[in-house]
Amino acid sequence: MKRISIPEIARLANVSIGTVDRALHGRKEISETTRKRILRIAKEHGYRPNLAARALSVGRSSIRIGVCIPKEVHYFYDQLRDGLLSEGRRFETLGVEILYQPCERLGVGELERVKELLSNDLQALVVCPGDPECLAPVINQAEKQNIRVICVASDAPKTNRSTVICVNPVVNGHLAAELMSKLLAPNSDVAIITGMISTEDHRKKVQAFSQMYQQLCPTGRILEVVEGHDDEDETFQKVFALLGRHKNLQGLYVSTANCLPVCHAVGARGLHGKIRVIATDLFKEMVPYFEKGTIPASIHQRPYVQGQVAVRLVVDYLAHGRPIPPLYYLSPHIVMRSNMHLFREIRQDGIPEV
Amino acid sequence: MKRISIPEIARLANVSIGTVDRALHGRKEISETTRKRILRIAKEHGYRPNLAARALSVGRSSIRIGVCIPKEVHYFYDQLRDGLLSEGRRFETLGVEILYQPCERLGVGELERVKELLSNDLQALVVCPGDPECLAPVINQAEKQNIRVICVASDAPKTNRSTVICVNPVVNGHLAAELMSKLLAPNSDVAIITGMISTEDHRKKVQAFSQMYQQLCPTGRILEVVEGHDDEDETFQKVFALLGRHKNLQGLYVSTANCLPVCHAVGARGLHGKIRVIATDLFKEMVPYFEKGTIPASIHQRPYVQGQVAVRLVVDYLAHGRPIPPLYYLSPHIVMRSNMHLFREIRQDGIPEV
DNA sequence: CTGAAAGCGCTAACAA
DNA sequence: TTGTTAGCGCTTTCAG
Repeated sequence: MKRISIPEIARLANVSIGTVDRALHGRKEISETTRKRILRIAKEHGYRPNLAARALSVGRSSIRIGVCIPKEVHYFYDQLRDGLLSEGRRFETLGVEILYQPCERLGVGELERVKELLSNDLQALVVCPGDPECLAPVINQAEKQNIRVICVASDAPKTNRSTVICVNPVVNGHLAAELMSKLLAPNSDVAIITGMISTEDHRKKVQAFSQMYQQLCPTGRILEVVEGHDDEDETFQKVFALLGRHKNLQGLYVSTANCLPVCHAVGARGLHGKIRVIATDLFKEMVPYFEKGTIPASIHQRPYVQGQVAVRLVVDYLAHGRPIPPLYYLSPHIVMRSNMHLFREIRQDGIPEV
Repeated sequence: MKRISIPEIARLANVSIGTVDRALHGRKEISETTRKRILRIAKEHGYRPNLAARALSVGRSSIRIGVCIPKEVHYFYDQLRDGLLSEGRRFETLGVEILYQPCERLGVGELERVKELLSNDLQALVVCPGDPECLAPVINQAEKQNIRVICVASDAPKTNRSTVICVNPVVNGHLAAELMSKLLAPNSDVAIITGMISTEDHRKKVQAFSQMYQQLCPTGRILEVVEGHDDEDETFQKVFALLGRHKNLQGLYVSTANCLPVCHAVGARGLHGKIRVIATDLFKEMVPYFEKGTIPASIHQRPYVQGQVAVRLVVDYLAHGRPIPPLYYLSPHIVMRSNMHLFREIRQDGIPEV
């Protein structure tokens, strides 16, 4: 079942390739009847454009992917960016071009950036919505214009976005609870440090963790849920106080990438090796805490791979007509002392990512 | 820094594109002097062929990748195959074609298959050496003919193969030990079940595990190392006997995918929930043991991704001139109850792999 | 509204 | 030994 080409369709329809092109691209200079006929033939024969030929003809970049993700909180979004750009480069001879237009921080200035991007005649938009409500109309508008919108790391629910790529927060919470229950004594008391309960992602992690921890350690308790708002000072203060209040606390689940102030507070109380921190994500500054045993494990959401997946979904869709799954949950990595060097965030062996 | 093309090189060298083509492809019908000159110019300008154009011109398949891996129903090799084939398909419009020529079992008939493959004018060969010694001459020969040889999952040391893709057995062993030490009481006695100590990969895992376990649990002991030769019956018998000999055994590290008979033996002794098994890799039949708690964790070597990586290394090399790293260690996944559903081996949600 | 033709970078067949 | 040309599938421009 060889692929059918434009010249062949032209032959079958008794028209010229120019006309086929017009039909296929919904251009106006063509009669409705011939368009219908041509489209029918194309569909019947499962026509898929040859992207190599298109790229060649059009001279670079026929698949423009706009990217708006935050510039800040380096250890996550940096990786996400790298994944997007490097995977984009891999398909550049197929005409893939990444238009990278970051916003300053999550949600800050994203609307403007996204609007700018959309003026570039995109095929797809990859976005990390910080303020989904305010972005919703633009997203819906984009989808209506046949621009596939891919949310990554955070979602814009109740919009028409084509998909969201993320780690299921429920899995995240469950996994943290499972690890905690296995690393601590059966009746240990723990606490949760999160960003903001009002954030859906954070709330779900907290719920999932709580539920699973209760189930696995019915005799242990979850003493508190602390909101650190991803602020280092605030988190340090609150955790420091927390550790003062509960003398027999055994474990902390930090559901955001904000584990550093938590570890500092643990250290300030002289509790290294006594309190176990299950962290989230991965960056260089965590290494000493892995080594000290303060962080026995971290749940890594693999931003680099999230970026890769985003462009692959787009390319698969455009190049092979593969439908975009409405949801893409990827499996988080469990990072421990023995395997942390293998992650690009920590790695020093010079082996490049693929 | 736009890419230079053949017509441009021709212009610069004052020759026709045909001549440039001859020079670039080392064809014979050209004088040494012009060839030198043209190659110099090409190199100076960093010429890289446009694979899209080549694929278009040559009509499919200008990157032929031969694949010889075992067919054996092994839950490992079908995943590896899927990764190779699906990633190959992703680049088909760039002219990638996978020639899949499996051998019956690891090492059985591989020489014949590989020789067959090599008669197809390949650009690269992906192989899972079962008998590296016997394969060595062919591998060296292939590399000499400018065919990149990629070993995957198992290595052919002391050959000129371009690279090997695998999980570092040392990391594997360390990780298993780290998990074991955290999941068991501090002074627990454990045993190791492996395939054959004479296999380099198995030996290294055993050594790494032992060393790390001693270090992390100085008061615990490694009672025995059992060779199961990847035979279900033999393994069951030996483990059953082992469990009879040592009444206070707490944990088993199974360093191959052969954990099923081990779990059966544990069950036969009525020790579910009492003995912890750290397994290797992942397949459906393991699910109940995750659920029962017999297997608290498995170290998944991600064969699917290994296959993906193999073709990406080749494509990156051929399409972008990116050197092939001499070694590609990928990070194993730690599978537990909470995240096992996310792996394609277990998955039932229909979300396709990317 | 439709057709014809050129050209993207490359390979391959044919001429000189 | 070298040059010329056609053509891969597609887009685009210019004629009808």
